Amino acid sequence: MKIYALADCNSFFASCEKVFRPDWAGKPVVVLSNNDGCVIARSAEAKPLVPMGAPWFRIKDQAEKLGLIVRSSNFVLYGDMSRRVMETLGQWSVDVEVYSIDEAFLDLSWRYQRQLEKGKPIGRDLAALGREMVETVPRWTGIPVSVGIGPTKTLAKLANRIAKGRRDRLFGVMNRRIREKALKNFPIAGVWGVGRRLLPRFERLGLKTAWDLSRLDPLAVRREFSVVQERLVRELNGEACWADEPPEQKSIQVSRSFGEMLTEPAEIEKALATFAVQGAKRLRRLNRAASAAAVWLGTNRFRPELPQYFPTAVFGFYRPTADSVEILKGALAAFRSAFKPGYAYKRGGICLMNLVSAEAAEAQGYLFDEEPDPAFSLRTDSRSRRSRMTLYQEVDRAENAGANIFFAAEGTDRAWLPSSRYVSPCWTTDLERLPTVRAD
DNA sequence: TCTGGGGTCCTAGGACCC
DNA sequence: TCTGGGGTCCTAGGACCC
Repeated sequence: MKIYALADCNSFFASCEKVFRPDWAGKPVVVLSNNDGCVIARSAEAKPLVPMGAPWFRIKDQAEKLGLIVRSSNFVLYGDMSRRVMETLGQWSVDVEVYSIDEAFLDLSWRYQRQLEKGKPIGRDLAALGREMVETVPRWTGIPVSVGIGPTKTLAKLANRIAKGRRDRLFGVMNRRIREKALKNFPIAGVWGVGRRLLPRFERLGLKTAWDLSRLDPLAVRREFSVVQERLVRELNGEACWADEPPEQKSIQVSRSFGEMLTEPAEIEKALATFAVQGAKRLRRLNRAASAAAVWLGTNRFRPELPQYFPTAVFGFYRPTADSVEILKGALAAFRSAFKPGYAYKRGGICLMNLVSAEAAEAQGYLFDEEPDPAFSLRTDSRSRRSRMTLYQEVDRAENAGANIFFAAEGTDRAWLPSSRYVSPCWTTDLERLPTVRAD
């Protein structure tokens, strides 16, 4: 039998902000999306005050009255805090599947085996283990966490939802009797995999709880819905259908809303150049290479009175690449083919697609070891390519150590930069901003 | 004035093949 | 009057997740 624990950080972004501001304990904190657009995280105190996803410009005026503390998002900080939490979770399983920035599945099946060999029951043992996680993670990282335990990922997820509403932040549904009771009290809308379109369809069938859903015939569900919902029903019954190994990533997207609407191609080019270079860097970190890419732009869809235009330009690489210069040049060429004057652009991005492993890309080799497209003006013989990759390694390393290195195409004065008015310091990744502790 | 960003999977239907 | 059967590949659109 399988045993999964889902550890999920409580109000993760808001909690990250609170760690370094003990004076904010007990106060409502919200974190805004990029460009200070809308609310994407709320501390427990803020949840009754502000709805999730509320546009900031609409609630800004009330914020002061409500005593809201507001932060712009700081993903450098959250990424580093996430890493610490995930490392801590490694205490209890060698198999930690990081599912998102704030949650991870732990395979605890080894524990079951061990108890079985000892001839001891699993229930108490799992409860003790879960309690240890819920206590240790905040002590080591400052981030509170809830833990749900179940025989499938869907049930662990469901148990986690229940845990979030409990004082002890812990709930398990391994026991059949407890599971049945939990499912009967669990509204179908909260089940993992039931979204806004599926919910009314299930409701029309008279289903109200997770238990009702679990009672359906999986094959009938497959006929009426799809194999996805069939698996959902099976998972609710304790039959694990989700793969243990997450598949390799297939695409990378880097996109932003601009701080202001842009009409000048030269300004937009700087943004796309930055997205392209960032995408290439992510590729190298994943040890992967892209076969193709798409550059896209968009006007402001919240301003329907303005002319709208959402162009996309797709291009392929001669062979899969993680080369910043190659991706940058391709992106700018694609942009020039797609750009039309006369529109005010608000968003843009690049999507790197059909990713393969770096080794596979290397093995593919050129049919002719020379420049494939003279218009591209980039030396692609294997020696030039290798020397550029060596250079990038050094650049990536220097950047990770805090250096500020960029391509000229990214520009220095950047009109596209999103606004970020309430951003807190990078407490854990910037030597200048290390928090000081006073003993008084 | 002001509304995020980044992913995955499945299905249906068309094009094309023998 | 009568119009097969089986397969692959690709894409668009729909659905979900955090």
